[in-house]
Amino acid sequence: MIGYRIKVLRQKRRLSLTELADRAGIAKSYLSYIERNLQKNPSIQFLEKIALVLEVDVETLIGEETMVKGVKQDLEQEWIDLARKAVLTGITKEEFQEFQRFVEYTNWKKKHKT
Amino acid sequence: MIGYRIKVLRQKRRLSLTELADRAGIAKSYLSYIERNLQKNPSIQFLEKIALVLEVDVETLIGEETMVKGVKQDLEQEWIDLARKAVLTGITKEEFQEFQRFVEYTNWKKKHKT
DNA sequence: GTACTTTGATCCGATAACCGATCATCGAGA
DNA sequence: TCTCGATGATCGGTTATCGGATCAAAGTAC
Repeated sequence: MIGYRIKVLRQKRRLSLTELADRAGIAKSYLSYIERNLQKNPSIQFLEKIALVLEVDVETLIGEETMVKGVKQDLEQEWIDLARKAVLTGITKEEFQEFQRFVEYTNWKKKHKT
Repeated sequence: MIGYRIKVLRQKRRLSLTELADRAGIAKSYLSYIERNLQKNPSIQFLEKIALVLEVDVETLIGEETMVKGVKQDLEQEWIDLARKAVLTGITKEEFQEFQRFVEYTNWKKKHKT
């Protein structure tokens, strides 16, 4: 639930509800209702304000659980963070794909060890 | 702008505005206003309904351009796809992190070649 | 040709989103 | 001890969201 995610992130950042609301330029009363999931349909602009202060993207707040044709499309946030970090480090897509092929090969090898 | 993105994706899927609205269970009048950016603050649930029909995640609709302390936080969709593929292939985070350290080491080596 | 259907745009209103003010409680400082 | 400020929760009101109805134009079938 979106409210819970906001609350956890806020606490992770050591922000009070009041502080987050002030910084985001939103009403703390509404934020309180959202965090407790008493209100569940905030607007995109409201969420963007919060995301900005919490230094995450909106997707993180709403949860990556979009279903596409019954197939779960969520990608664990940790993987996204890893990819992001990789980009900042300077890894190219080619290097990554090379690595992926290597792992596939390794797995294949494991499988055919007998 | 969010409305433009929705429109483009909808046309890509060969859906009429009416059809998308019907499938998403939303009012086509509001969708029309949104697509033309006459209204710019839809709710998260409204967007999730659209995203589901268009088979994208909400982030795609709103644009991955969240700025975090002046640093662009968008992550190229291709990288996300690579990460996703990696997960399906069975790569563990530990393996990936190992690889990352290796690349960092390689880059460091390159740098200190002289 | 006419009749019907579909499209996206326009209009108006109900209601939930979101606000500011207030409240009860707690903690810190004098 | 008392006072003040901060916290998160509660309350009532404004207004923008989002809905349904309608419209004008285009397309299709007979």
